[in-house]
Amino acid sequence: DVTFNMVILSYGRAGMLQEARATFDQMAFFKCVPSTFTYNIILHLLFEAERVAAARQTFDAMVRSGCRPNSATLSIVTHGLCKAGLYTDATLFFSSMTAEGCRPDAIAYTCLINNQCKARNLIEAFQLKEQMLHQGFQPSRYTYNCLLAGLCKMRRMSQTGNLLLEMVSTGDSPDTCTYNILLDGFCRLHNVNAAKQCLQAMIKKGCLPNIVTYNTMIAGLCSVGQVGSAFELKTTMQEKGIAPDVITYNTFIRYLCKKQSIDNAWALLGEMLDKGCKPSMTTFSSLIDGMCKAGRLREAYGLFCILRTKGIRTYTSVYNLLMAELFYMGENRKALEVWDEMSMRNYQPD
RNA sequence: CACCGAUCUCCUCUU
Repeated sequence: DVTFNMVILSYGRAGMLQEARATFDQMAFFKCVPSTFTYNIILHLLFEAERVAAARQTFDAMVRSGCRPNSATLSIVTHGLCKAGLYTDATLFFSSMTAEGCRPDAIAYTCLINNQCKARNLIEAFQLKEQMLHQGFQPSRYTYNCLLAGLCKMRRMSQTGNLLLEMVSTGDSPDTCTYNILLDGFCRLHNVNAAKQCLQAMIKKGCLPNIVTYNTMIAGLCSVGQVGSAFELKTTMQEKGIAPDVITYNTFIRYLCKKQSIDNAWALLGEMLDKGCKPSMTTFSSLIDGMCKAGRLREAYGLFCILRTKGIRTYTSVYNLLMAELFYMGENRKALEVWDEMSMRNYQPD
């Protein structure tokens, strides 16, 4: 049975969900009974693949088969529902499970705290931290990072100081992730100077900036119009051996398109392709949107044609915008091509 | 002290 678990887990890690499921289904033929661990792996894979309905069915099957969910199950499902934005469901699941005697551990508590932070229920999140302490579980660095991120997203930077002190008093020092959260908080307040100080502080404390650090700073710099400094930072990260990723490029491309600097954005698309960085739906969405709004409809339509040929899709709103612009300019034939593409992809025109 | 789970950045979703 352990062998099956390891095979299923390996398939999962390799992104081979089909094979993982097939292996799971094969267990019965070998008279192997899936254990709680087996179900946990499958549940995790289904949630990762955003197959929430299938995950729920699997959980029901798990309970029906008499397999007792453990604290990891609690974490996986709470986290999976949270990631799907089903915050209320996650909370309800957690309370119903604990009511049925499933004991949460530190990680499960942290998953629920993260859920409440994402749902903007900071009061509950902080209460849960006290509750987990009361149950004998010390909040971890993860726990504190979740709470800090919650405060930062709500632009309540002033309250991060006390929490940081509390975190340090438990023996956990801030890590790169902690600093990234704070950096992002300052950037969201457009306080680039504080963000820069935070960056200096993290380096001084021996925390190495990673790709997220740079991406956060670049977004912050762009948001206050310091695109020159942002490009300097891109050079710096490359010098340190950190290659810009799709998020770095998307940040620049989106900003440049918003400023109707289409040629520069287009050049960056070229650069990312050259470097083997795969563009995402966001990349093309920013470009087509920017082209339409800059009155460069021919190019927007041209990019649409390229995507159609390559079978690459982007967001519904982009097709709608492009179609509306084409109709507005009397390009009815081209507009109908967009319509056809949307219909083929089962997108809803508005 | 076997095999499973949690936190940060573009976009998405919210606003």
